[in-house]
Amino acid sequence: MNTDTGTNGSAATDSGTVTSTGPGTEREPKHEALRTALAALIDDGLAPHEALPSERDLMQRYSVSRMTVRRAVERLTQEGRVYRVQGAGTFVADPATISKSLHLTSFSEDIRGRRMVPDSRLLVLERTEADLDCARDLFLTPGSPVVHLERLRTADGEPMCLENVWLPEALVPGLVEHGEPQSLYSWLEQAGAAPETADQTIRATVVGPREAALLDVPPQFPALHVERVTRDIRGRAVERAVSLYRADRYDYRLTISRERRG
Amino acid sequence: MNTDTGTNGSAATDSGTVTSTGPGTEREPKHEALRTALAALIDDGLAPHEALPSERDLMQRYSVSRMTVRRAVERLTQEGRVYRVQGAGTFVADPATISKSLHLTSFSEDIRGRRMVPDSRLLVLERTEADLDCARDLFLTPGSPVVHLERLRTADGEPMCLENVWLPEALVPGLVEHGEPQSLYSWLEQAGAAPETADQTIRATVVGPREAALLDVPPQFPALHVERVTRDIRGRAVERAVSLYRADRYDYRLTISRERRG
DNA sequence: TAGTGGTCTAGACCACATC
DNA sequence: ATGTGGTCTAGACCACTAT
Repeated sequence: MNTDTGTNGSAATDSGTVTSTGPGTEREPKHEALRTALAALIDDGLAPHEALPSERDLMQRYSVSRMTVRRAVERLTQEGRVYRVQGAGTFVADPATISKSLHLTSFSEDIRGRRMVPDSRLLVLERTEADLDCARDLFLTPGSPVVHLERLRTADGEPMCLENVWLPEALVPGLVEHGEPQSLYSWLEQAGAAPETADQTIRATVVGPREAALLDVPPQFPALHVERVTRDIRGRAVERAVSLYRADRYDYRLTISRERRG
Repeated sequence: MNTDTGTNGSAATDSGTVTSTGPGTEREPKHEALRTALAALIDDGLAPHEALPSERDLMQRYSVSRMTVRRAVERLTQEGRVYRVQGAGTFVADPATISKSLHLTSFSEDIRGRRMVPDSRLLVLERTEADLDCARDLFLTPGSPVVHLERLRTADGEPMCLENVWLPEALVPGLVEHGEPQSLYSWLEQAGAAPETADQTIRATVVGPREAALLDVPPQFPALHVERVTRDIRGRAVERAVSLYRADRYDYRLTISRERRG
């Protein structure tokens, strides 16, 4: 539920052979190219629960080793697009059941995924001192300088969520002077602290008078209270966010799985 | 605040070699045994951000191939116990950041993980006909026979959650006559429909009069409304559940990650 | 019995980080 | 320059499912 992310696009190839790196092309691992090819193969012609070609078939068709095939199929399995049954084969998952597992997405991505138009209004952008909660979550000493943003997030122009974010100032120097950034995540990436995981705690609550006014609901209106601590790959806490979502406009959807044995 | 882990002991071995299968022992894949050994190695003597032995080291120490090492380390990465940096090494993740990603757990497991004692009171156990919501989620035609349970779930004796569950009767014949089962998931497993994934939708709401009385809270008290559709490996919907959690006693915790390319 | 996915080996070259 | 993880190959045997 935060700002945007850049992504790569670049799909490729339904030709008979997976090209790992073309000249001038960005190097794409073969297993990744194969995954794309298989995904296309599924979309184009395979019905749910229909079998994919066997792994040994795929080796020959795409001129790759078994391990490369398995990595590609493994990815599709993790994405929930296919399922494997030992001794029987690999089969197309029912589209109704496909839902990629949890990924870290920004508020904008989330809202666009619901076919609405995201926007936000900056209410607060300041340099301040970490309070106890903030210090605990960000592993700072209380009183350390942090950057604080408060934003009213909207979808199709309607208030959806009131969001408060705190970042260690050391990570984003100059942010306050710069003004509201296009994307907080980009700032963090450029600081060498790309967001990698987030721990979230979700509660039900009712809004107070100030929140009610901002979110345009009556006092005591129910809301989802989401607390998030975001970390980079090294486990450093890079962001703390507390968001309040209108219960009538927002629900939280996720897919969970039994433990995978790979 | 978490640290529950729980389970599998059998650390096995500080000997130089990982034993994949002993005679009479259940066959355990080498990569799994190695994962356990590495986890123990980390717990015993490595500080956060300290480097693990290189993959080639581990090959020799444990007399396994590189791929086996990589599968073991891969698992630890997915569990958030270590992180890899290309060209530099594999490092121990900060314990504060370790949090198992989402797994499908039962209410009982969940509550025990919070160090409370779960219990439940059966309010309804009946054979009935699928209504529209139920038919949609379970892919049945409206009016199909389903088994319906309503249970008041408690933690340390205090009401925590009011849960309604519907299952296709064809999957659990005899359940109504049998009485409240020890574990619904076991019933489903024995029916060849082991739960594999679940889609959940979480909303904030306030309780109505009946729910308020059962949960022992005032009317209009906030609550988490969780709707779940559970599926087996083939994508068949095997269970629909709607739960209402007291907001003061329950929060929903999860860890999400950026997309992995591993 | 034949075919499938699950596991494992012993190599190899590449891209990247560190010194 | 050395060592690390990332990718890839070409085999092999096992466990399981179908028939």
